[in-house]
Amino acid sequence: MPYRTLNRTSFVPLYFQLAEKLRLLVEETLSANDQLPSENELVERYRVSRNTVRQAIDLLTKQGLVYRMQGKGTFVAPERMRYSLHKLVSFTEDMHRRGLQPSTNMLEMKEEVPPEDVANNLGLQPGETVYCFKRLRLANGEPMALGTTYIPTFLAQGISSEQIPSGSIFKLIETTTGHRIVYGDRTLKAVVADEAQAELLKIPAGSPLMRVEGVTFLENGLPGEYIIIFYRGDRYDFAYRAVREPDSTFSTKIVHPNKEKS
Amino acid sequence: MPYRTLNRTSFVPLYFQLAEKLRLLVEETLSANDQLPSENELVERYRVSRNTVRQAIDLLTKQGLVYRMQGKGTFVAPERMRYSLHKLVSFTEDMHRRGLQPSTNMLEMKEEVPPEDVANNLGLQPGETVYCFKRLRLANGEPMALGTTYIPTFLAQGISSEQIPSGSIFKLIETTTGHRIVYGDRTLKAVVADEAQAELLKIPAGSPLMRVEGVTFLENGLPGEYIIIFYRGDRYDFAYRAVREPDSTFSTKIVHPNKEKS
DNA sequence: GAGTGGTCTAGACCACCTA
DNA sequence: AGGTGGTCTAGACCACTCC
Repeated sequence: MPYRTLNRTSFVPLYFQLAEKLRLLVEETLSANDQLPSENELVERYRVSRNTVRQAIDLLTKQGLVYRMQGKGTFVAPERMRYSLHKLVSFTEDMHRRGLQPSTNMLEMKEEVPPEDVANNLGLQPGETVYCFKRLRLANGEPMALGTTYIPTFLAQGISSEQIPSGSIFKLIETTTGHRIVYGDRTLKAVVADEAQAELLKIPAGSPLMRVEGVTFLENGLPGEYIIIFYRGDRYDFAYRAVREPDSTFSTKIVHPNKEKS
Repeated sequence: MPYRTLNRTSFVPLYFQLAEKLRLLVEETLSANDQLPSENELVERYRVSRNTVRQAIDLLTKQGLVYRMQGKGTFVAPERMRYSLHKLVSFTEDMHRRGLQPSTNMLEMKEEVPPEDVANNLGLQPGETVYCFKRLRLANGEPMALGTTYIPTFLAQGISSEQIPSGSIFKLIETTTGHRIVYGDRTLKAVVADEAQAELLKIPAGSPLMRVEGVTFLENGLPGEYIIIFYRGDRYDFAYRAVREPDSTFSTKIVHPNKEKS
């Protein structure tokens, strides 16, 4: 594909292709607070409409890679702003982000009637079954976390032991149900490793662990999975950005909603 | 303003007005997973372009109030899906939320040239000083956390030992600087208590602790405080809601980016 | 005044879902 | 086949910022 052209026969939308080109531009040739080409410039360069350019930049804005200032331009967001909000990511994605090579040992996989608290969290009727996986997760070949995942059986028909370690569980659930996974409620707690956990994670008993527990939901509100993961405290931290007031681009302008133009 | 009309002379953009009307519709007359009027229907009702309708629904989607399904329609998201990002709260506010009565023992208070990492996090020039507080925080009279707070001296002129234990440090910084506190970056890590921490918190050495560290920022982008807090692992957990990447709409479609239409 | 992003219009074709 | 949301075009006027 030549420079400054987009593939108009691809299934990939133009705005998404353009966003990827801009991402490359930002990551390879620009630094924090540098200005991006203006929207009109991009319209001419790539021969797309301004709405399409704005769709592309909207995407990068939502991802925190760039920010816009009216009347001034679009700029590269500082590094520390990029991965700051709570994002629902898989272990695999998380490790890649930290620059580590993830892998998985499946310890146990079964179909069962779950414990009561698990059934409650998944909103199951008495007697409904779940798939249960216990997995040791590794980073660069070193034990990193010990996780148990429960998925309602009816959400993952035709699952096999081959699919799970390799592919994404999220994707499996999404294609089976036709609903996207949109968020997960999580609870973090500091605990210490017992003998069994210590042995599997190859750390001394009594070492600190970060216990992560929670339910992942689909867009129709149905619970998709319940997880409990123990991360090694010496190798794992959790970073987030807490905000005082959720900001919506516009919220400051409606302080006087009765103000009129004429 | 009559039913089904928007105020075209207002400073408030049409898409925002429409979003508010749809929000009312959803909250007052619809329930979970009910279908909203179609985009074309809204175009006719409110006499705006389809792009404007989509801008309005985009906003509500970002806020988690509704979700879209291609080919089917736009639907009301279940109550528990209306996610808001985690809010930045002080220890005092946090304990009140949990239904506990907070109190504080000031262990140490001094003005000093801070360690290098603290100075870096606060963006201080060499030689600039900070106020440093070490405090034992209690809930219902029981030790709960052990915290150290660093505040640039120039942000908290005229501070006194009386002000700190009683009131909120956030409020103090806000009134002194005239800038609101808008967000804080935090990092959580599981650790175990050493002898000194154990004694102060009245727990056994080796007990789990949640270490919370981070910088709090003002609306002008300046760092306002740097904190390190150790919470008792047996009494403290951290709950949050993780949202999936905003580009997930499309991400599943680019598994085979080389696939062409013809 | 010139350039930027913010909002808006009135069309169009497409992919997807339901029937 | 008809309705839905997903993408795209080619214009337009506005508010804001900088010179």
